[in-house]
Amino acid sequence: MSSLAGELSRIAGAAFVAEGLAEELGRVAASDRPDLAQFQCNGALAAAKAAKANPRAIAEKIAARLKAEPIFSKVEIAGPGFLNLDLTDAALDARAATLMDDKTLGAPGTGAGKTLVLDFGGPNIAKPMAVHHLRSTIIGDCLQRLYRANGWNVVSDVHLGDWGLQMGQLITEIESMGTAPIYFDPNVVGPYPEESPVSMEDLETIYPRASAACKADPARLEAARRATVDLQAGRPGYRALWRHFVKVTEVGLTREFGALGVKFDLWNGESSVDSLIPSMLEDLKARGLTEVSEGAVVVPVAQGDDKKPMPPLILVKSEGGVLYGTTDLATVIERVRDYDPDLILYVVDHRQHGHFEQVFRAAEKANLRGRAHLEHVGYGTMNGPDGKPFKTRAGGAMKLFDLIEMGKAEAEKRLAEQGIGADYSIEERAEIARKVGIATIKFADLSNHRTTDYIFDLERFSKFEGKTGPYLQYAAVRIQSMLRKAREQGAEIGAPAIHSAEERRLILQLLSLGDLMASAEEKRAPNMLCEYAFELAQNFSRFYNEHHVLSEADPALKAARLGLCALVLAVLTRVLDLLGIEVPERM
RNA sequence: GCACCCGUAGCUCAGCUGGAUAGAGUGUCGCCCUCCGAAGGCGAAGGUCAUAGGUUCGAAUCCUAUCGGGUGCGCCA
Repeated sequence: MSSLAGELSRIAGAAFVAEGLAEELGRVAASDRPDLAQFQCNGALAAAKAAKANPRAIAEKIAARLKAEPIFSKVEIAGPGFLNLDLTDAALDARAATLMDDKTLGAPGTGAGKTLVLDFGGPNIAKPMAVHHLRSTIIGDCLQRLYRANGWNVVSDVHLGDWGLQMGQLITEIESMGTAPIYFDPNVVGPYPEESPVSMEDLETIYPRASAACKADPARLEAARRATVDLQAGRPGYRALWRHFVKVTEVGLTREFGALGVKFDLWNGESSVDSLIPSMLEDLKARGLTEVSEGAVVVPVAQGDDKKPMPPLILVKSEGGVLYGTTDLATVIERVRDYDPDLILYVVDHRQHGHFEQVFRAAEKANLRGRAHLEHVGYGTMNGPDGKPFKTRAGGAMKLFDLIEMGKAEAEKRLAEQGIGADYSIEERAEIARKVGIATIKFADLSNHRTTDYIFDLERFSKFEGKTGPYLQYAAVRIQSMLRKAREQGAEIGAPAIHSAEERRLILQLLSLGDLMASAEEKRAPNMLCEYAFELAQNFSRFYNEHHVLSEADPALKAARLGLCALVLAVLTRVLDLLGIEVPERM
């Protein structure tokens, strides 16, 4: 760890070791009480507890050693044995200057040499993306950006839902429509038409109808199950039709992911592992890991110490079809084979926790996961103002695309209210509205802790005041504007130097970015990035309110302040980028 | 029924590998623009951290029970 807190932890750790205590006790973190100190170390309390000794006595010994270190301007013992630490301004200035030259802005490098497979998005074929995909997409994309910034080799996979019962439902519905008989004629094995018999718009109406029909009529459901088995078994007409579904859907998905600025390395899906499934089943059976239960092939995953019933993972249904548990397990094999990852994260709705527990247990039991740690990164639901899952006014599921349009429209409204860009071109105004609208939605989503449900309130999220995406964009734009003016003046931009409490506070926060990125990674917690960005903007506003930069007469002081502004802008822009939020040139 | 998650300021939410006076946004009420974008800054008010016990020098954080809300529990994803 090359961060400032890491450096201090090493110094304090050495002091603990010199006293015959554990190095980990020297962990130094930003102080909970900034009014008392910049940093704190609580190791003496923990040490005293373990040794049943007097915490203050231990703290005294550690403090005596720390006082010999030139980096500290203050070493104090407070309360029962807290060590309060301040650094000299010279030490902070030196590190700020280093940070300015560091393209990574202090990124922790936690992922050096490590590979992450990140499974998120998970849209379904023939269905438009609904808002619950929004969370997976936005959270997953943020993690993708964060892990990359931290040095991980990241392989992201959209993992389409393209192989399950819905496919059979669509196929049977289209068969009953009678509009594309060639795909159902058993005497035809191809070639089939290049042109899809259905458009995305068609599918959007066909799927709900098919789904409802299967719900209402057991015979229809049975037919859909059979069609699914036939599709998975390779029936040519079904495969051809299915390929049209996939192709047509991907066009729409590309549009929506593009609008959100989200990219995937792999456009794989459940179907991608189709060819791996027979050998996997054979292997598991040969090793005695499967059994037949009620006509289905399953892997028992219950353990003796389970506190709840743990059903087996079903690999093959009684009528012969496979489920997403089957494809998920095969996908583990594929990912281990192709990437040998250290970590596989699944960014999926927390309601599927039980499913992943089954899959992970099966992967463990069958020794399929290589060295990868498998983890379900769950998230809560996005709710409407009534606290129930977000719906349209008509009561249907809200589509992601419509939500994005709403965000953009709201941004346009707000921008017009503020009289922003009245003299800009229509194109630039639209571009600003796009960036602001996306920022509104993303920041609102990411700033909530991912595991809890949250209430989507566009009115509140789109405000330019308070903890919102647009506010942060504005803060960045304002600094850009100032630096532009400085350039026009030909002013010099130097290294930051502390001359005031506001500057000190700002520099301390800038120097903590690396630790923040490491914590956010460890907890898979985008909301920590949001919190940091907002605090940075606030700290900057305080500084900005107290110190005039462009009119500063002392050239050295002016250069240092401009340098600080430039560094704040760089860090703020970086954090927003990690959140997937773009900053307009002006607004 | 069993299991998991959650109950923190009027509202929306952080904080939860135990640590000092529980934070932020919003809303309410005061101040602060002849100056870099006030979309801002400063300050005040607002809390028995659901309730009751327990562990601990120390609990919003860990344990137990209760109440309230959400979710899941074999051939959907």
